[in-house]
Amino acid sequence: MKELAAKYSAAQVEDKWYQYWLDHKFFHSEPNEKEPYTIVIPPPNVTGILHMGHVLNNTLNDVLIRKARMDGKNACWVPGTDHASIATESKVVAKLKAMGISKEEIGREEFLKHAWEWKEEHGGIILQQLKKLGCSCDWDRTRFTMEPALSEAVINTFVYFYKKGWIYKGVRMVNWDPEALTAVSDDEVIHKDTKSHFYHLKYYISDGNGNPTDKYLVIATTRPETIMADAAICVNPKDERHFWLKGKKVLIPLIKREIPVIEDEYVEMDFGTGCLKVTPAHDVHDYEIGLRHNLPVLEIIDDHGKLNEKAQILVGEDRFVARKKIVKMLEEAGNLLKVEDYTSPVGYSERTDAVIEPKLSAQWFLKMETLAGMALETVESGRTQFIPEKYVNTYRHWMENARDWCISRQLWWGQRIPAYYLPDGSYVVEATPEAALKAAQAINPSIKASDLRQDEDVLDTWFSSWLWPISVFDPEKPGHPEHQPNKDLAYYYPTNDLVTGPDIIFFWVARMIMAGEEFMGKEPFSNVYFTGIVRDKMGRKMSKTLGNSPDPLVLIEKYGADAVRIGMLLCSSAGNDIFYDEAQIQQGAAFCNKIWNSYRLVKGFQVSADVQQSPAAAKAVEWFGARLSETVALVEDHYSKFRISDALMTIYRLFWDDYCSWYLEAIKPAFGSPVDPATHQATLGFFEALLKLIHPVMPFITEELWQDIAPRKEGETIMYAATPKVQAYKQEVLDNFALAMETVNGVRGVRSQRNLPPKEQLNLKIKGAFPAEMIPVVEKLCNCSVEMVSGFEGAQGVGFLVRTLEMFVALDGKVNVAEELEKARKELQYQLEFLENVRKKLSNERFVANAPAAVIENERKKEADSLSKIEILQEKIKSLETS
RNA sequence: GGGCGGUUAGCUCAGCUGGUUCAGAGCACCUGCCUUACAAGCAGGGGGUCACUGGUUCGAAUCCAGUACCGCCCACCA
Repeated sequence: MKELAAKYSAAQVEDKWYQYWLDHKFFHSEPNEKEPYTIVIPPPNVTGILHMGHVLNNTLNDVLIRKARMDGKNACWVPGTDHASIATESKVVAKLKAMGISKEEIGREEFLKHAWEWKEEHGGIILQQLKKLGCSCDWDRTRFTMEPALSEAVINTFVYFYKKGWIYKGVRMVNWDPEALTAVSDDEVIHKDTKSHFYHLKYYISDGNGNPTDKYLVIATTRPETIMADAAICVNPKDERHFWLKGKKVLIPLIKREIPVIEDEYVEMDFGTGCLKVTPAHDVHDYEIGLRHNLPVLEIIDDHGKLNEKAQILVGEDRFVARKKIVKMLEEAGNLLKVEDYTSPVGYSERTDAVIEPKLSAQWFLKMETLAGMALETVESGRTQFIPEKYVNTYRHWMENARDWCISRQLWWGQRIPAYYLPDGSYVVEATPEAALKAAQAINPSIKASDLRQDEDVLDTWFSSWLWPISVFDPEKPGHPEHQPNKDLAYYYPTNDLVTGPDIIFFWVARMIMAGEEFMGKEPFSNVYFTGIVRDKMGRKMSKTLGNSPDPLVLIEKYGADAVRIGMLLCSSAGNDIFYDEAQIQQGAAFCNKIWNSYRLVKGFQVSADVQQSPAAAKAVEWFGARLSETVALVEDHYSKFRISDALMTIYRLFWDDYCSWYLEAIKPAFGSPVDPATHQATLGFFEALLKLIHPVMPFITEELWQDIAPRKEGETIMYAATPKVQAYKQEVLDNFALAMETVNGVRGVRSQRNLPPKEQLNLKIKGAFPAEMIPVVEKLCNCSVEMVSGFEGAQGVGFLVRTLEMFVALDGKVNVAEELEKARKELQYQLEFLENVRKKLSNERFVANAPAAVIENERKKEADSLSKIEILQEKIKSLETS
């Protein structure tokens, strides 16, 4: 880099340095004697593409990893992808559908071929995109949840839990997604208030022979298409209105099937009509009532959400079409009493947005009781901390009410459940077909391999990703608690921090903790940092349909990855939603440019050993050194509390305000003059420290400049440069410089108010104890000559106060006495009130008696300062009045 | 319905165990500057009854109670 352009161009440097880092394997980690710092990536969907949520999450991860690396730890960030069974399978199904192929038609094996093809084609794109963002993942360790070793781990854990008795097969009411044709877990159902109707239907009382009498009861339902599956009408036993129904039978409208009236406390008397139609096959609560009262279960809706033959009428119609049609039929038959508008919560599938159909089916479950208890303890004991803490409450609530986990999915893309059915319907659970055959033969010696039929279902994706922090290092371990952890697992586990969104706190975070406790006897990570959801600046979620989701790669191309990273971090305090605005990225780009140009200035300095260091430069060097240390301590504190945006803002201001606006202006030689070697060296040292400080956030520009500020050898990198350490400094240095800064601000204020051109040198008179060594700094920074005086007699100009020092800018003939007087009187008025307040406090006996000494001491100082200011102001007013 | 969190400047947020001259930051805004690193810049400036009402305290943005509104999670009354 010979000449620096006036503007920083990210495009030209980012790819170059990423390749350099890759070439030198700087991201790669192997166990060694250093302290490990480990993060496992929240694996994105293998066929997904990068969105703003990923940008936020992975930027945070990368900042933590790069920081740890510079702190001298052996940092390892394990990347990888998730097979995402439902999401991926539905994409493949859609692709095949477009080709006119259905999944059932081609069968499991053929379908999986297509799925793998799809994975090969689209898989891992997102990892390439993370490289563009600058993520320093250990790519040699890239994992995929469905790669053979990790799939084996999944199967082994299934067998392990089965043999432990925690996995069982049961017929349960599950959330059926009629579009994806699979059961989904409770957590994958989103309840949305949905407008519908409340249909009031008459059910006539039977005369006992299946014929209607003229008496009837009224039920209210939102799902009239399910009446054919009714098994009973239920009323509350305490409901006097319905005592007459006791023991009666009623006829289902249209089909005239006879069903009993039963009593159950579940029915709310003041809701609807107080009569509930019980449809065990198509409603969770009804199913439970059915169990209590031994009611038959009649399923009339098939897997696709269509009515089947058992419905007798409307056979083959979609449930929503059937609803419309049956209403008409009921009306014609005289069973429809009235229709009300009604809004009720309806469950929708998270993936397909189809209305969930409660459906009875055989599913595999994992018992949660013990696992949830362990996982709750991990967090309650503080072994794993949540940031922000508020999520502990949510977590506790869930853990205390955890239901058994439905782990089977009626899909093909995923790990197939290792249960093998014998011809008689019994089954064995083993990790391999061979072992299954052996086990089956133990039951029945004549069984051949071809007699066994493996369960058709696959496992929930989370049943593989919950092993992630373990399986990425040692896939042998999960499922084999007795197995000695391999070298990697022993070294890297437990990982340190996990950065993820709160939406998967139960899906993933909780379950990783369970798996960690179960298989490792140890929590999988020490801290979980929950990011917010990225929204647009109007607060709407990013979505494809709204078109408000920018493509991160386009942004990176336009502004550079460093700018994008800063833009995301600037507005992201933990746990708060992020309101994304491109302006923030522009701010990031502006900061890159600022850094760039501050280096251009220093690089352009001519250095001459013949030049003596100016007093102003000497003071500035001393000050910035102290200021740097002070700020580094603050930054470290922010990092330790995961206040990443605060850490960034602190560095941002150190760089922009302190370094550029104050320090560089103070040491800058006059135009055309060279700078002395001491100042030059110090400045480069400071600049390097700043680059190192900001490197975790802005990896590219910092590498680019770091490589230029001194001769570097091939293989050297800022990535492994040590984070600047706090050096001892004198508080006095900071205080004195701060006083000089306030003085400069005062003079600049006068200049601005009076519209005095910057080039016009001013004369500043200071009365009071101003540190002499700061005079050159003031003179340099506001183009003035400073004169220490004992009074301002006869001088014309504008006065101002800096703390308790009176200052005066001489301005012959340019002063409006009346204005000055007005200003001074206002100031005096303020000070008098201030003094009054302070004295009120000090004269309050209880305050003096109760407040800590330091607080009282401070009040006394306020009083003294105020008094001297008042004195100065009064004098000033007097002299103005007489002039 | 149950639980949790929030409400501070136009916007996004900080303000840790009540007490520094405490009401802050960044952005946005206004004024003046193309000052030889940077106009993606420099210098200066305005702007808030800390949601509301009470309470505790010598002292409250900060603690407590209630109210209003917002958000999230859980449950789901057919």
